[in-house]
Amino acid sequence: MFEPLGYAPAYLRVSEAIRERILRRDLKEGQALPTETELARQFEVNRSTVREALRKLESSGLLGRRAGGKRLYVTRPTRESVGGGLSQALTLHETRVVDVWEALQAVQPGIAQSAASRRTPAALARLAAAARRFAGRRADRDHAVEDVADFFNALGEASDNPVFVLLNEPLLRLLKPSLAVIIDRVPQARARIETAQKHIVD
Amino acid sequence: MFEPLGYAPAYLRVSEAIRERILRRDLKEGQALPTETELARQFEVNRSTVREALRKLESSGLLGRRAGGKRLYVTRPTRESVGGGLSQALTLHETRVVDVWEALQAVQPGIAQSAASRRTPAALARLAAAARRFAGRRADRDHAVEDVADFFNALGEASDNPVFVLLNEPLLRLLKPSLAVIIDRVPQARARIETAQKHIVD
DNA sequence: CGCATATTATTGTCCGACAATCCGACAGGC
DNA sequence: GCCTGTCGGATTGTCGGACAATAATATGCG
Repeated sequence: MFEPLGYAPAYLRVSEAIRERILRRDLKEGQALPTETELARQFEVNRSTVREALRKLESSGLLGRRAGGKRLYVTRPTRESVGGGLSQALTLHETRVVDVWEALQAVQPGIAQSAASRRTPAALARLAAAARRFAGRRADRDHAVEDVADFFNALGEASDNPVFVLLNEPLLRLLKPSLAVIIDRVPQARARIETAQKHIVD
Repeated sequence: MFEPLGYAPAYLRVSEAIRERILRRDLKEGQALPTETELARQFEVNRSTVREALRKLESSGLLGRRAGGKRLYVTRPTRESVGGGLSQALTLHETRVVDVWEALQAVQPGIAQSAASRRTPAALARLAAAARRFAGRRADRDHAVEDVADFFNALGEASDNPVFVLLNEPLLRLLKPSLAVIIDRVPQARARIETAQKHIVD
């Protein structure tokens, strides 16, 4: 009959307030956040409370720290931070490697199409270079995996669509360990990947 | 020439420690976390420090609270929490609606294929029902958007691949507001979506 | 055994404190 | 003129303790 009336602890309200300001571009990227004491003063809460709010934003990638720096800056989530969260979620959802592989297979043609329709010489060169690197390095197992990842990333960036770039990351991250095993164990894997890459480049 | 030597504040080390235990299924889903005081005792840090660590895990969706509850439980990131993070990242990456649309277009055929190869009568029925609901409700703008989302979600679940399910969510979330506008403004949008859905169902 | 009630435990928030260290300014030497 | 060393202030990380509100649990009663 009645909705539970929403109560939110202060640390949540603070973090929401800051998050909104960031999303509405009110706090711009690269800008330094006010100091904790100052935030505490403005929100009229204790510094401990502010700190809890900051930790939340920090872990969603909206706030970051410059290397060796002390103060917090507004950042946008990097590919890595988004990828980390997503791949973490996928591992907890009992995602099998075949699922990841299937997803990558399913998505790549679409990405390739976008990339093709929007290609630039530079992007194409980078893509071809990645393919050549993979094909050229027959011996080294770990580098081969990196080369495959590079190829996918180059493709994503060639599509000039941030969605594809961001989606690629977590899938690759999950795939990498198994891909290494596959390349070692399945003799024809290399050749198949090579032709697939050539096909996409063409 | 030299790597920066890694120092991690205590609240980070604590949160990492707990996160690891969760990812390695040492702390199982649904299990209640020890109390803050107990964690502080075990890690030999102050409760405030533990709380900062908990806020981080909370916002990455690894810890949650039962409705109206006080203690924290181990949870796995829901579709919503993952989607929220991703769509937030996308908005900050200046993603335009066309990008989202393009991505959805590119991904759906692949999903449809997986779903088809693995279809069950129940999933197929659900998919068809969603398509019928959309086709049947010509007047209502907001419900139409929901129906489209339902169709995509049904398709994702029919594929029985958690990757697709998780990827769908953030894209839909970003698309929804604009989709409403499009349906209002572009007369042939409805018809196009209808035939696309029918095509996929077939 | 089910339900109302009293106890306890736990969280949310506050305060104050202090060491470490980053930052900016400033002076001195090559 | 630029690099280095020094210094004071500002800021963060961490701590200890405190207390109100309330969820969780035990207790008693019909």
